[in-house]
Amino acid sequence: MDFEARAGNSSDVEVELRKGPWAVEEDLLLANYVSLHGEGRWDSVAKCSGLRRTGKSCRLRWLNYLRPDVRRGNITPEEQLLILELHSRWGNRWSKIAQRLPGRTDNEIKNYWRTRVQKHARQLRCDVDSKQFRDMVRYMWIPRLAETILAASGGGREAGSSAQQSVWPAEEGARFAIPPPETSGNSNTVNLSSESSDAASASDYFVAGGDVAWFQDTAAAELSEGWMESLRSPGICDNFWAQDWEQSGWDESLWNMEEL
DNA sequence: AACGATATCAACCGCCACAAA
DNA sequence: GTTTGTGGCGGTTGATATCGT
Repeated sequence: MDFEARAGNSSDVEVELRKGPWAVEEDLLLANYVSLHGEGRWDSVAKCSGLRRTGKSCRLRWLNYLRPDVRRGNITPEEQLLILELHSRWGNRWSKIAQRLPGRTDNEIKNYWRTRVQKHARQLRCDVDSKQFRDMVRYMWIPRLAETILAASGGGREAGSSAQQSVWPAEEGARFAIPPPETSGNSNTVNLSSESSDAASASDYFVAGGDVAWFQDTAAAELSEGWMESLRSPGICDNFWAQDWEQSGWDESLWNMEEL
């Protein structure tokens, strides 16, 4: 455990500040203190609780780990979908994004983005902030995730069937293909209107499944606003698919995202 | 089994905004 | 109007775990 000398004024006894991982006793101290006095005033928490930590450190530990409603474990496909969509709208506004994912912390979402999403950008040899990558996320990754969610919930049609397996409303207009989860060589077509039309809520694509309560409650409301609207922008999909992905080598790596 | 490479995640750092003095 | 303290945010780092050879 590292310690750091704390500069105090003449009335303060110089205190050594702890740094690094939190010990169980520290967690208990902090949790007890917050349960008694509530959140906020983190500098007071640090000083009055007996913890030799900074207020910032106490706040961070509470928000990211000790808070009762913090949600742990893998990011679900539904959450991934929401993160991708919200990031495409807001950029690196992690705390804002985290507010829309109950129990998830900005730190967790930021880590997810840096480790998983940016990894793919690197694999594709493009900048994560580039339009090319953003379009890939919006028009390939997000639909694939939606497809995965649909399939997992049992709402998807039989894989490999001749029928269109669509997570989008079948409308006339722009058309693009989503390769199936297994590399069977089939393409599942998706139709999108290139004209603005009556927007179906994103929840429409998931309600058939069953285990979608969370999505309907939280994510769908978000997605129905920006996601669907942008997809309906005239010509936007056409431009994306007009690019020569095959020649750029993208198509090869795009569908190797097994973790999707 | 050992070692290096890579992924993951908790925690820290610096900057900024805001409020109080 | 200026200074100072505090909290919040995003970027970065370092320790540990996991994977591949």
